[in-house]
Amino acid sequence: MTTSGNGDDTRERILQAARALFAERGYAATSLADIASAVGLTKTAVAYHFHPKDRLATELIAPAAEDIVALLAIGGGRVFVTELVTFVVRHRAIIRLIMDDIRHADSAPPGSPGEAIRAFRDEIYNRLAGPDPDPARRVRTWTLLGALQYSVVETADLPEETVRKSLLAAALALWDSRG
Amino acid sequence: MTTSGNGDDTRERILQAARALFAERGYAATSLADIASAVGLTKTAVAYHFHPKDRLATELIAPAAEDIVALLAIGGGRVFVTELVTFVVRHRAIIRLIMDDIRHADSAPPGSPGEAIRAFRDEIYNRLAGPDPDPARRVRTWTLLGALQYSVVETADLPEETVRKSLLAAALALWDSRG
DNA sequence: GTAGAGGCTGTACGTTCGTACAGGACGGTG
DNA sequence: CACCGTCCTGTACGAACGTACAGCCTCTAC
Repeated sequence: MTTSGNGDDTRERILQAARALFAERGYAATSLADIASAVGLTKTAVAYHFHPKDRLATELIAPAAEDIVALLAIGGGRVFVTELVTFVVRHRAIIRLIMDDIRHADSAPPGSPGEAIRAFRDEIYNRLAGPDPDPARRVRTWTLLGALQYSVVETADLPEETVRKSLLAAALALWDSRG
Repeated sequence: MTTSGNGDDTRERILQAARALFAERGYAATSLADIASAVGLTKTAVAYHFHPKDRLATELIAPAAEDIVALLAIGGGRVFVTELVTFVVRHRAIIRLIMDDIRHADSAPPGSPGEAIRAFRDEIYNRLAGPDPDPARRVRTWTLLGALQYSVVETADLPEETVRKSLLAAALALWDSRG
């Protein structure tokens, strides 16, 4: 065994494996042992690099941060939907982390990264729903959000641009037809 | 304590609590202890009535069975989408069980109810996607399925008919605009 | 009144999870 | 060579899960 790279290399391999597994099974359903065996290590080795487990999700989500603030700089409306589609497709490998897993994970203490993610998610919803949404608008908003998440998660094997185009058309059709 | 009803009564109360909790947190994230404390019993009491845990999900899904076969009797197309919306809204409390939880649960042995649910789910997908779907069609199909599931799960507090109308409009807009 | 089934509790077991800790192999620096 | 920080392993712990089992209470049937 050449033990080729140093620690930074295995750190990166762990992140890569975790990203794939989290996208496929979700955060809670993926154990440290699963990630470890995917990289050829023990679970304690994974825990050594990422401690606690949350840190894995945190570091995976971090690169999307600047795209998030850029996205929130857009007020709303059709342009917002378009950019939201781009964002979701670009970060599709971690979209499940953002949309589903974090909020269900052992309820985040205030100030934690999980709290920020939840705030982001709520903000996205508010931008789409608008102020004081009536029941119809609420349904339509969740329809759009569900469409975005589900479609990127289930088509991870397709080229990014292919998914983006189809999804954009669908999202705009949904947006333009809302009551 | 009058110990009012007999066993059938508590059985029903357990089912009701489980349905609510499964809809809210999902199957895997809901423990027998959670259900038990919601009904005011111990987890062994719940296990006594429903054994193993799968049986809870099985009995909750069972009432939807005839609606499922009725739904699959429809060939496809716009009518199928309409009836699918009705089905999803009517059984929204257990739609998460059908769409998400069952397939992830400890991989079902052949012949088990979980296997049937997966087959149903796949069949729905095939009806919507059609034979040999291209990438665009695949994306559009998951978009529709995601829209259906997400919107009913997140609007459980709204009247059934309200959700149905809004969701139907959205689903048809999605369907009619597919490539 | 006595036997027995049904309903439920308490306890315990095995597994899996994330985590903690001690120790060993390795490589660079004094 | 000796030292030390980095990287990783082995082992172990507590918690939570579904499950198994023995016992008790209550109501019904005979």
